[in-house]
Order: sequence, then structure tokens, then C-alpha cells
Amino acid sequence: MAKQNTVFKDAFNRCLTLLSETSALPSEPELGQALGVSRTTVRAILSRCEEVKLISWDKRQKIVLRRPEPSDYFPTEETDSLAERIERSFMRRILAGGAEPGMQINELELAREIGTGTTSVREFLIRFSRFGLIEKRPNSHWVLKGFTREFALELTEVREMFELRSAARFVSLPENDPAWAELKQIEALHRDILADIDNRYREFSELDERFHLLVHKSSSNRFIVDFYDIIAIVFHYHYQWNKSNARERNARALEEHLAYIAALQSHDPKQAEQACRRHLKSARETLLQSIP
Amino acid sequence: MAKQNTVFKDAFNRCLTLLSETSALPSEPELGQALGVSRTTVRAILSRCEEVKLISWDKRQKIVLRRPEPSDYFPTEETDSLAERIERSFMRRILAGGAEPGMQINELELAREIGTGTTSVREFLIRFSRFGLIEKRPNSHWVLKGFTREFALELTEVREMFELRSAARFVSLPENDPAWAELKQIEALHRDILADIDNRYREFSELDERFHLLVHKSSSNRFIVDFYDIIAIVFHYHYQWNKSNARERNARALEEHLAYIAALQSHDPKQAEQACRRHLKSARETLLQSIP
DNA sequence: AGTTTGTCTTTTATCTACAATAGACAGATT
DNA sequence: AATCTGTCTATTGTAGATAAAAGACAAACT
Repeated sequence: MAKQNTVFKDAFNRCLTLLSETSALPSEPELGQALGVSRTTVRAILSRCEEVKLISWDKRQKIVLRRPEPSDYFPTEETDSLAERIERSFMRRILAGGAEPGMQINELELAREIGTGTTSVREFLIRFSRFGLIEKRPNSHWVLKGFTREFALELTEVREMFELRSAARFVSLPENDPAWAELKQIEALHRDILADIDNRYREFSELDERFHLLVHKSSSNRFIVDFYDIIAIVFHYHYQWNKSNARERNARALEEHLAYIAALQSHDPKQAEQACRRHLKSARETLLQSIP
Repeated sequence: MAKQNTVFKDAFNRCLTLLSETSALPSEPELGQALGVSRTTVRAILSRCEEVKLISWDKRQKIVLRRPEPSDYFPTEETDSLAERIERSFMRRILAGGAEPGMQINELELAREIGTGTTSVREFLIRFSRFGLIEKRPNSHWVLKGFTREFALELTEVREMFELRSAARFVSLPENDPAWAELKQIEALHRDILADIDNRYREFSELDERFHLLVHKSSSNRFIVDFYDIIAIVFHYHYQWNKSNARERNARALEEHLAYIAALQSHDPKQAEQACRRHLKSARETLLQSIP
């Protein structure tokens, strides 16, 4: 196989969803826009839709013949891009599995285990190396530096610098900046989740990322914004395999966020800094607690 | 060709230098250690040395037969790794050539131009993307973000945060930390160069990198240290193709460094911060001046 | 006049293959 | 006993090939 057709499969599935809500499909460019793919892929999707008698297709006429059934969809395993699959396998190994710092990482072995070619694994490792968890010995293997206490401390040190700077920028954003509206929305979501915390505490993770990313973005600095990727991926995977006390932990963080949000909305740099520091401090403690 | 044998050629050249100073070569493992390559490569080198009658080789006996001549060396173009060649070509295009922000970057075209396969170019671009100068559109081309004024401002903003933090750490390093000795050496080199500035001002660039890296390293934070790569590469290439006023610029920076070094040696955080700020400010101004 | 479609070309993502390099192990040597 | 060499195996770095996806352009349509 040269290239996985996951883009096609994923877009096809999303097209089925669109298709279940109308009686006719729009033009090819419009559909491409809606699905985020090129016309080439749109046409492949339409061909397939025609083949399985979901639509009749003649030039501009794309009439829906029947509602899509579950069996029409491609299974989700087939719609994930290779890069996503590699990332998940790899993160599971190093965060969940007992991967010791100093361990060697073998491209070939990883590739075999995941069932892909070495090229993709290699490219993933190169991309991943910027997260500071692995390091390359040229002409030889990669070395796992491990998700250690030092790693967490170094990560949070930079995070704190960046977020304090971003928060300071945030309070001085002009009143009409879209960030304020987004902040309002995020605030409302916080209240919603807190009101039904027992059932919805799992939604925190995603909201957390959205909130902090918004703050970081107000720095208008690509290095600060890019760095947030590292934080996000670490927290994402780390908590995914580390669910002890999730409910309480999240409830507490939500409260802190609300205080932090209020401080930002006050436009007072001093207050913002204080609230930011308080939250970052407890976030760091929580992270460190969960590392042996 | 599957793999360039640049490691071999480069190590061979370095071996010739060793060889010109002794009458017999040490054991294979020792030689490997000295040249930083595996025994496999050492044996390839020895084989070749024997072939061109530089040495006689029988098991442990490796007797030098004659001094190496210039013609024994591999030409330097052949000893650079592919990655280095790609980096140089690419940086020339985007920093020296009139590359407009927003321009598309084509893997295939780049590969053809440099004369390599696409894989290597691709991997280079992935590695390079962490410098924030290019960005990938998935399933499509890369986009050049350009070496613009904003880029320089964002870069220096983070640099200043990191270096101030590192300088603050530096002054509190224990007296026996090797950094102090290294700092002394660097200071001496500054004085040497300043004493003969007209002839030696070109040496500043390398010394600058060495000095700032030393400061950043005292942060003991991998993210801060890694970030210095970006600064180093930008300054390295930028000044390489931008030599106006190099002499004066470097002389001024050397003076500032000396003040900065003295401040670090005073162990006084306040003084260090001041000197650091002063130098970073003028470094930023110099960088910005040279961007249209 | 502006879209839309049909067709064609180019580029990317990924696999496979192979030489260069690293690395392991047992027997030889000091 | 420790180190070195000969030999063999495994892994990395790079090229080349190919299907998937993007994108260009002119003719067809509203």
C-alpha cells in the first residue's frame, strides 16, 4: 500500500452525516469546502455514494435516494490517520507502560508492533522529539528520557513563565477582541459542568485545554502558542491513563479556573497574576503527585 | 545510493590528522572512541589506510608508513552529512534569497534542486518546522512564514525571558561549578579578540553562541536549552548573509559581553539582570535593523 | 459573469529495498 | 583477567516507486 485512504474514508463518513439531513447534495467545490477535502476526494466520495445507491448522481444533480445506515459507514479504526495511530501506540508505551528512562527506542521494532513502515514511525519520532521526551543518537537508536519528575518540573517552569506573560497580555486586550466573547463562553461551560459535576467531570480535560490555549494565544507569540502543544499532549495522555481522584481534581480545577477567569475579566493585572499563579501552582502539584 | 558514507569519509579525514602525529595507531576500540564512530567504521578506515599504503596493518600492529598528503583527504564537500547540505541550501533560499512570506514550499522541487531523495528533504522540513518559520498544510504543501519582523520580535521576546531566568540561575551556581571556569575561558577569548579586533572580528559569531549557550545551560531546563537552537540557527545564518558593519557590531557586542560576564561574576542578581537586559536590548535592535 | 464539471498533472504519504553504520559475541592475544 | 580482533547480525539513513490526494485548466452550464 502506498498511501492510506483515510482522508477519503473519514470524509465519506462525515458526508453521510450531511446526507442524512438533506434531499440533495450541493456542488462539488461546496462539498469539498464543507468536508475540508479537495475535489478529487469529493468525487471519490460521490462515486462511492452512487455505487452503494445512496444517491443518484448526474452532473449537478445529486439526489439522495435513501438514508444512510450504520453499515454504510467505514469503521472508525479505518478513519484514523496513520500518524494518530502511531502517536497513540507510542504514548501508551511511554506513559502507561513501565517504560524506564534510558530505554532504547527501536524504529524497526516500533514499526512492526504498530504494523506500519519505518518511514512513518521515523517521521513521528522526529516530530515528537521536540517534546523533550526522547533524544536521537545519530546513526543509532533513540533514547527515552522518560516522563520523570525533572521533566514535569522543567515543563511547568516554562509553562508558568509563558502563561503569566500571556495572562498579563490578556487583561490588556481591547474590549472588542473576540477573546473576551470566547472567555464568556468558556466561563458558562465551566458553570454548566460544575452544576452537574458527578456526571460531567470527564468533560473538564477538553475544556481545560480550550481555556489555557485561549490564554496562551493572547500572547501573539508563535513560540508560546506552539509550546502549549507540549503541555496539552502531556496532560491529555497523562490523565487518560491516570484517573485517580479525577472527579475531585477536576472540580477543584474548575473552581480555580472560575476565579482565574474573573480575575482576567477584572482587567486588573495584579489580580490576574495572582489567580494565574494560584492555579498554576496547584496544577503543578497535581501533576507531580501523580508521578512516582 | 542507499546511504551516504559521509561518516566514514569524515572520520577518515580526522584519522589522517591523528596519523600525522604518531608512528603507530592504537587499538580499534580506542580509535573508535577518539573518532566517535563504531568499530565497523574504524575497520573501514584502517582498510583504506592500508590500501593507500599509509599504514601497514596486521591485527594489533598498525604502523604508520608515511605522512598523509593533501590528496589523501576526501574533499570537504563529501564529508558533510546530507542533513547539513539540505539545511544550508534551505537556509540560503529563505534568508538570503528573496523568499516571500506565504510562499509555498515544494518537497519534490527542493529535493531535485539539492539533488537528494524526497525522504530526506521531508524529514528536514519536519525537524525544521519547530523553528516556527514554516508550517505544514496536511496532505499538501508547506508554507513559508518568512523571516519577518514579527518573527524576530517573537523570537527575541522568548529569548529575553529565558536568558534573564538563566542569568539569574547562573549567579547562584556554587563556586565549584564548571560553568565558572568555562566563563573565565570565554572572558579571556573576548579580550583576545578585542585586542586584535580588525583581524579577528569574524570569530565573534562562534564565541557568541558559546557564551549564550553556557548561560542558557545553567537554567537546567531542557526547553530553555533546546530553544537556544532556534536563536543560534537564526543568528548564525542571518549574519552569514548580512555582513554590513560586522566589525563595529561585533566590537560593541564583545564589550557588552564583557560587562555582562563581569556582572555574572559579581554574583549579584541585580547587576546581572541589568547587564543582561542591556545586552539583549541591543542585540534585538541590531537584529531588527537588519530586517527590511 | 461566475460557477461547475471533466480531465489531466503534480505533489504528498507511505512502503520497500539496500548500503552504511552500529553493535554483539566468541575466540585470540597480551 | 582484561582487552582486542574477526565475524556476524540488526538497525539506521536514503533512494525509488506507487496509490491517494490536491490542484490546474478549459469546456460546459446556469
